[in-house]
Amino acid sequence: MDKNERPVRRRLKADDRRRQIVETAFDTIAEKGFEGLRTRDVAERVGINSATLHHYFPTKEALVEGVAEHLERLYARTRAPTREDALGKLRQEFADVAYFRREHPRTWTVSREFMLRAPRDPTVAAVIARLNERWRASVEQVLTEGRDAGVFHAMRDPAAAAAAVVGALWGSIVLTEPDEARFTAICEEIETWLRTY
Amino acid sequence: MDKNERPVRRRLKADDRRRQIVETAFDTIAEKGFEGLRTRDVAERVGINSATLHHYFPTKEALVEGVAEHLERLYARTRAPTREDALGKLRQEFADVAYFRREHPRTWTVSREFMLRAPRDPTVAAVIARLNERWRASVEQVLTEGRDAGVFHAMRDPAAAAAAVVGALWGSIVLTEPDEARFTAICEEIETWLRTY
Amino acid sequence: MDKNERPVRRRLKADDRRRQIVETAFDTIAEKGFEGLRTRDVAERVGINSATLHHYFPTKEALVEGVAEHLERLYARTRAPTREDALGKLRQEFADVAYFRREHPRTWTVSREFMLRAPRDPTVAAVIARLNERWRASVEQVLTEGRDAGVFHAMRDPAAAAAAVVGALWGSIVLTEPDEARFTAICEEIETWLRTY
Amino acid sequence: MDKNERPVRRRLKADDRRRQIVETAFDTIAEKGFEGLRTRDVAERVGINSATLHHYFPTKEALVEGVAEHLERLYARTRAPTREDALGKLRQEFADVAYFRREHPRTWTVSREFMLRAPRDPTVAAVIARLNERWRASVEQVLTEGRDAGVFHAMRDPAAAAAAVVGALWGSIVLTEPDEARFTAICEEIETWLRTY
DNA sequence: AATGAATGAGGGTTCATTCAT
DNA sequence: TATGAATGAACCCTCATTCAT
Repeated sequence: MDKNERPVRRRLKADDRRRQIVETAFDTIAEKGFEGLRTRDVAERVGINSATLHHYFPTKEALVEGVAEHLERLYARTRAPTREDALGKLRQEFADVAYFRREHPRTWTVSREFMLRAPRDPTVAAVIARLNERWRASVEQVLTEGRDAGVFHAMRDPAAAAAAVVGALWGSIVLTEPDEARFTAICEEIETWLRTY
Repeated sequence: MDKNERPVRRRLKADDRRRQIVETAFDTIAEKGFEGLRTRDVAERVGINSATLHHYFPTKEALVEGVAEHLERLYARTRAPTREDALGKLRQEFADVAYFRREHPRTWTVSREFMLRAPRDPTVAAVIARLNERWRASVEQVLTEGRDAGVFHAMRDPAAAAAAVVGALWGSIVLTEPDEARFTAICEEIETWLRTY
Repeated sequence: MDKNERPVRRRLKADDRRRQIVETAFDTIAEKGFEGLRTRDVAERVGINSATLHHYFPTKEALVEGVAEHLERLYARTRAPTREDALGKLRQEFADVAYFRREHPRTWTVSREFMLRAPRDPTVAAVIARLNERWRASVEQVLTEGRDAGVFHAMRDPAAAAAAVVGALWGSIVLTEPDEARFTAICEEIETWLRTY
Repeated sequence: MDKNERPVRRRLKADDRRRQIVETAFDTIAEKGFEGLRTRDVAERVGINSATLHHYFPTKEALVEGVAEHLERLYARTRAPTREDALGKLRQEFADVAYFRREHPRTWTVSREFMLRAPRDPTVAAVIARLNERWRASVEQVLTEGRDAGVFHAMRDPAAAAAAVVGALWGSIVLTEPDEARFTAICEEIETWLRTY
């Protein structure tokens, strides 16, 4: 009978459980921010006791670290090598950002939350710095390739130029939360600035 | 008469106290971030009881609102009209940012906190949106003026271009926390993109 | 009407409240030992919110310190100077212990609890050491006085002798929890050992 | 046959494991006191899962009981009968205590913890009472033997006298944690009190 | 205007213990 | 026999807020 049914304790393998917890924490941060992250809430959403959460992540900090690694993994999808020229690759960058912005808005939100926390959490700071540097370096490579091929203007300092491009993409999204059309317009302006005609 | 003056004096005193509280909260946010803002701490630093603080700001949210207004006021210094051309004005924009970053680091830090927190707090969001829009509009005006004068390239969408410029400044700073030299380099790249030679 | 009566918040002066909390903590330790000391329990017994307790004692450790001071005060009742001779004074010591054992059993219990905790709590260790040394010194003085007057045997090391006497009193009480008659018998044996006849 | 031997072997192994757990718990109490005893710590030090520990000792209380029995066993070494006279036997008692204090400090510390904890734990209380009574009785026998032989003074109540001696040893050690020299001095004072010259 | 006392609603963490495997 | 997963019940402490004075 219903009343006699004991609650079924689902026992997951450790890795699955860890992933499940991390993803739930990720979602919680996306929804309520870092300030709104409560271990109890996460446990409840997962459907486990909060002590069980501590079985997997001994401290809240460890959980945040787990989320940081998860975030890094989300961005680390290896991109298939393209035969495109530099302009094509630049557009691919823009398209990727647009895709993320549209399909994975929580990833942006969590990234922003991590940035807010970074100054006071070395682990988070390291992850953010790594993510950004990886992105910037890839843009820099596209820029120099395009410059060498003559499709992009010469630039004094490719590293700075790449930082400006990356900053423009990230900053405009976070600052103005633009819709698709506006974001496309911004990307087109940037392209115009870079290209030789 | 004495009796009529008193309330005025009192009112002024109260305003002073309010300002004092707001500035202390401002400093606290600069030092410990939003997460580290405690009404008790602020009260203690001001040298008053925390209940007294609540007498002036009934809720923490009201206090944050006060800080937001304070931040807006800090940026609202009317800029003396310049005889410079568009390029000069653009450089002035860059110089202003550099100046703030260098001379008013607390203002800078608090801005960063507010910007990243905006999505979770309508009041903050309003202030940040206002600041950003004002800035973007002013950049847009410079861009169009420069374009009309032939010192800047034509652009498809001046609004988007300005958003890209403002985003690049904000974004690159928040993402990479660059030093003075690097920030200058980034500004120079942007200038290069815009100018006709 | 009853239902409309708001719970009357008794507001005590700070010192009274502190004393009240300390005494309640003292009783709790006497009843349940150190391991059984819970700030919530103490608060509840006092009739205040546990946060209020933390208003007075920011940490549990501070509360224990308060109890330690209280214990020290309990023992520190100034004894009226006596015209008795050394034997009379020794008997007074015994009588005092007997009185305490009978009338203030909780004081013994708490003392024992503090002794158990002393190795792992410097503050407590200091209090216990102070109490014991004060007691031992007072016994030593009685012994030397009696020796000089010829009512007590000579002793090689008065300090050690006093330590033995104090130890015997304390140890026998704690070890065997004797009834009044047995404790009296023990005291009489000690007296016999010391006296010349 | 093989099949008949096996259970015996298993049984021995289980006993070994029990002993290993008990000894580890014993050490833990010696190092961190009763308050610092955690079943998980013990299990970890043994190198087993804490659930396995509970397989051998279903509750923490059972484990403490095991440690208590272990402690009793440690003291239960049959002492070789001596040809010494009463004074020699008394000195042997003192020497035994000094020996334990010096050579088996952990046993000493654990005894202390058990003694002070006894009032809160019936099992512990029983062990301590047994140990103490055995000791007291043996001292009593020495005292009466010495009295009958004329080396010790007469005493009103040999039981009380023995309790005073045992209490003095225990009490002085627990109260003042004396060094070797001081402890020797205390023993000498007691001897002086008892002896006829 | 100002304050000390008081509080409710958690928040992260701990720990002995249970259970399915 | 042995274990990793899971838990309930606390525990100490925090903090914005309220209230009587």
